[in-house]
Amino acid sequence: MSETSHPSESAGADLRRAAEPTRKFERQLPDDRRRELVAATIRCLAREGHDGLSIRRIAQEAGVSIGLINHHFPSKTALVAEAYRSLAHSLSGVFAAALAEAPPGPRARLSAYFAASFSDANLDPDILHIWTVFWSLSRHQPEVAEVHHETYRATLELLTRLIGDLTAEAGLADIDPALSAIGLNAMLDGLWLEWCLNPRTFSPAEGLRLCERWVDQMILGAGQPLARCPG
Amino acid sequence: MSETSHPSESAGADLRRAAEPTRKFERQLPDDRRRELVAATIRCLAREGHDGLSIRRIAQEAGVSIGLINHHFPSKTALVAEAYRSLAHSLSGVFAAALAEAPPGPRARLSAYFAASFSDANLDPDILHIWTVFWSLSRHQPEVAEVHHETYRATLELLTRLIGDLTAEAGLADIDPALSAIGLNAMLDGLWLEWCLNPRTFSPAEGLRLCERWVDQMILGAGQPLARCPG
DNA sequence: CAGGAAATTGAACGAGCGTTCAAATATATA
DNA sequence: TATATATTTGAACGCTCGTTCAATTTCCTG
Repeated sequence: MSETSHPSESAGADLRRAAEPTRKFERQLPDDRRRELVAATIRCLAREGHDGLSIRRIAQEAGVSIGLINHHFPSKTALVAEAYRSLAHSLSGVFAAALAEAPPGPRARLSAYFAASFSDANLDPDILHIWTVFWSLSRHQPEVAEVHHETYRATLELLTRLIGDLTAEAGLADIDPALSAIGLNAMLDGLWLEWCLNPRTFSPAEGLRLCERWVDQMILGAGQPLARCPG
Repeated sequence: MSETSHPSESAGADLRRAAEPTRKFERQLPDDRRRELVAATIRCLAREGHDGLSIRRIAQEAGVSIGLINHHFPSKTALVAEAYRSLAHSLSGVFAAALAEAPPGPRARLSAYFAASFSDANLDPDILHIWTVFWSLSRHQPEVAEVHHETYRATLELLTRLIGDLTAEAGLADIDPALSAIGLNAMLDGLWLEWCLNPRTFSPAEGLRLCERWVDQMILGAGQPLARCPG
């Protein structure tokens, strides 16, 4: 709000008087303003990490004054939790869209999930950067931790359903879909984490291959004691 | 250094004069003092996360004055990087010790590695807490990122060797130990991460089982196209 | 025991932090 | 057009931050 303010794009209606004082600010519906502030929070987090998580920088990023944030959010923590929720929701949308366009059949749907995992929308160091800040906050801020638990549970439920469909189709009764989902999700998270921390260690294609192989071997190995396989 | 100072434990030598002024501080060799400051940094990080990463709190935790840290470290960043290195080294010691006591044979050594991964020394939310702070810093502090890369590379080399030994012993030529190590390490990291963020989702024993199964199925599935296996 | 090197102290500085709140402003409504 | 209401502003408060540096203190050396 300092020198390069751009308070409104609707300049046309103001031309009726040349000397008319420009509007100092524009009122918005609380819901819209809240969304704007959350988006600005995520941008600041992506750009500056923990250092960006400051009322002053977020206000500047959103083009509003310092005091406005505490008018719409009771505290900084509440704003952060809302930003966490928002980012998690937006990312889950990426996966939902990928699954919606996937060919039928549980195996193909899993592949679509993997492809979304290793897409540019997900493999973004900025996003890991944001996530690590949320994680580090979740330790002492129950409101933030709660968001993580919701998010993780939803992801596990989705993966459990995908694996359950696959094992049901293949008639594999001795696989526990819930536990397998935990393992598969762990590998996805770990690959995502390490790739974001150092993209040169392996390629997205290699990560994808590891996940596909994980599923194939889960099917292959089911119900077969080690000794029974020929070789 | 405020009220409850405990500058020295060698009180015996001071008894020769009752009114002798107590020593205000104790000089130490730079290396010892540096180690002390690094240890205090890790304790602060474990207790308070990002908030604990402050010169003042670390100085208080170490029982020294504010100015001493910048006498031994050129900047806060350098201290943090050194703490990262120290913690990584200490954790790698846990794994080295586990492998040193492992029964012979590559498969048993992998199991020993897993056991160390899911031991109390490693499954500690405090440690994840510290790690997330390091990760979030590594984005904009090359000195910290460099430590991560060293650490990750060393871990991968160890796992690659373990898997290489296993596949060599089993005569499995079509497994790439380096890529497999990346996948296995990712699952280990992911399980560790999620357990620390929410220990109620799965038990360490279940995590262990997932890793053991991962290796068994890697062996089982090697060299065998899906269709060739009976069933 | 005296002298000097260096480890240690702690006040000070300028900056940024989250939050508060009275005043200013925009907009819907009468 | 006038009024009421709620959004928005921005100064102010009390605090913590990392770093600097002159002064103090310890302890080794001669």
